[in-house]
Amino acid sequence: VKQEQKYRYGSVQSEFGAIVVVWRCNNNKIVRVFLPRQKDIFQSSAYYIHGVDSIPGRTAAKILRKVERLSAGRSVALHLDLLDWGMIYPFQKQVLRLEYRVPRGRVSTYGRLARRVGKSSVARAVGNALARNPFPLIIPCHRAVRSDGSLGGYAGGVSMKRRLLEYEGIEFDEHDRVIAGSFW
DNA sequence: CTTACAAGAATAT
DNA sequence: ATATTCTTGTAAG
Repeated sequence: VKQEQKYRYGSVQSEFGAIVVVWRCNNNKIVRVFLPRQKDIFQSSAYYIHGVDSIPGRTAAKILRKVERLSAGRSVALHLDLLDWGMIYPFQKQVLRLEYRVPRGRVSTYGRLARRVGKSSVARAVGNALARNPFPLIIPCHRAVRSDGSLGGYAGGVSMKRRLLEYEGIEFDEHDRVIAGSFW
């Protein structure tokens, strides 16, 4: 589906399992982040067959270190310029960049994000865009929940989503819903 | 409070 | 062109 491209990947260990970060060699930007739950996808993605294991460069090591801290729910600044937006459609890009602005320790809802993007009726499309977020953790799509505060889905598994939010200080009621007041 | 469902935009096949 | 989706608001049980 694409011309010959070379990729590299590095991985870090987290409490959830191994997280893989894939770079494109020619611009050295991040193409994808695979959460532990997505391991099978990573292994079966012929798209990345060139990503034979390699020793990351110095900057790569730095990024891996940051991703590791993100997986522990800590506060980390990662510039969006490090990401490769080339293959991402405008709408999804819009949603992802908006999601990036959701502050640590707060959550938004698919509906609220939809309103900020334009129409209030695109909540489901927002969920769709976040579901295929190529940069989980870096783009904090775990900070998007349903309008009633329930968790919704997560590519890395709902338990991981909840854990990440707990690390950020989000509190839940007895029915696993984010308590009102922390919405962005 | 708990289903049930249409509406709805974007993307995957 | 059709199926699918990390939804939402409303309506009925």
